Amino acid sequence: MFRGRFVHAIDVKGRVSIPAGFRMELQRRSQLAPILTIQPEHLVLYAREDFDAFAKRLIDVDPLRTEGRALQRFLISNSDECEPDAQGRILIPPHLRSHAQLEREVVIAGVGNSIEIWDRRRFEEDQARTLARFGEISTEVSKIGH
Amino acid sequence: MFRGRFVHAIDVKGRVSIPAGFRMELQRRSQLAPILTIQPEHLVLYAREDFDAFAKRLIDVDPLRTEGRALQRFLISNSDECEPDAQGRILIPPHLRSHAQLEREVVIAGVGNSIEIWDRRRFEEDQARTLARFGEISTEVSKIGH
DNA sequence: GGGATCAGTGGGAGAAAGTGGGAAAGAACG
DNA sequence: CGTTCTTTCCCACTTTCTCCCACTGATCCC
Repeated sequence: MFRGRFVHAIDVKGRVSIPAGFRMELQRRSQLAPILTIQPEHLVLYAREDFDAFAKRLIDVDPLRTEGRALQRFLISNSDECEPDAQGRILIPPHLRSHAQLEREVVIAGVGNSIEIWDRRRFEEDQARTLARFGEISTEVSKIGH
Repeated sequence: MFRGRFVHAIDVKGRVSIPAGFRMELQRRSQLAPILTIQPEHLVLYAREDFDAFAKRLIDVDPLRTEGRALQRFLISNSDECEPDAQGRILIPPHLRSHAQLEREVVIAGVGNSIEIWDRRRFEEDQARTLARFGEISTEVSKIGH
């Protein structure tokens, strides 16, 4: 399980160090390269099997259905294998980098089965928003869970 | 599986480089030449067997139903074999090129079992549209899966 | 407290991928 | 049958990317 939160720098080549602990957990979960994918405001890193479980339903969508196809295109074309290099860094493709507005300081957050990658400013804004609506959100979530 | 997204240039002769990774995956999937076909706004490149599987569904449609015939005619007659040359480029036939409005910058997007080829501007418009409806579409699709 | 090890960051050299142009082969036309 | 236009194949250049090495700071251990 991924837990905790780190602030790292992204360099001019678009590389970010993945915290050593996360790297080990990724490797434990899958031999294959992790998958970096997209969300509306940030990026998400999955171990291969975890991503496949998530993506499988998506692939099975009928290609003749336009909406499903659009979602496939969005999620799959905006994802990439990213094996950490010898220094433990992954390379963020330019289009993903600009989408998530990663400038210099990047937050790497362990969120259970996945690792989220945020621009620092955006992350803090999100935290503040969540905090403000905490009560509201958590009652909402408790309904779903039970 | 094809994934990720690239921006390449189309030259005056109508040639586009297929990313090296995609080329390898195409070859892995089939010895035969890939098939380039058409969609309302873009082009799609399939490994031979994948195209056949896709086309079979269309052919099996009752030939007396006019809509089915029209779809068959549109998709199958507007398709072509295109073997990459020694440099890894495919040649886009003029009518397909103009249909997809491929000018200079072309997006090549891996979408699971197929590769999509878009004019850059159009692709980005599509992405923006999908992003705007992201929540809506993804709940819709999650229903399909279950 | 000092040395050693590990994590994160930066930069440079070699290799690979993408791009453009030209020559040879083939087809169409007069 | 020859000429011209088109298409295909091949060569060469440039740029990008990937891999490798080196540095800094922090932590752990002796």
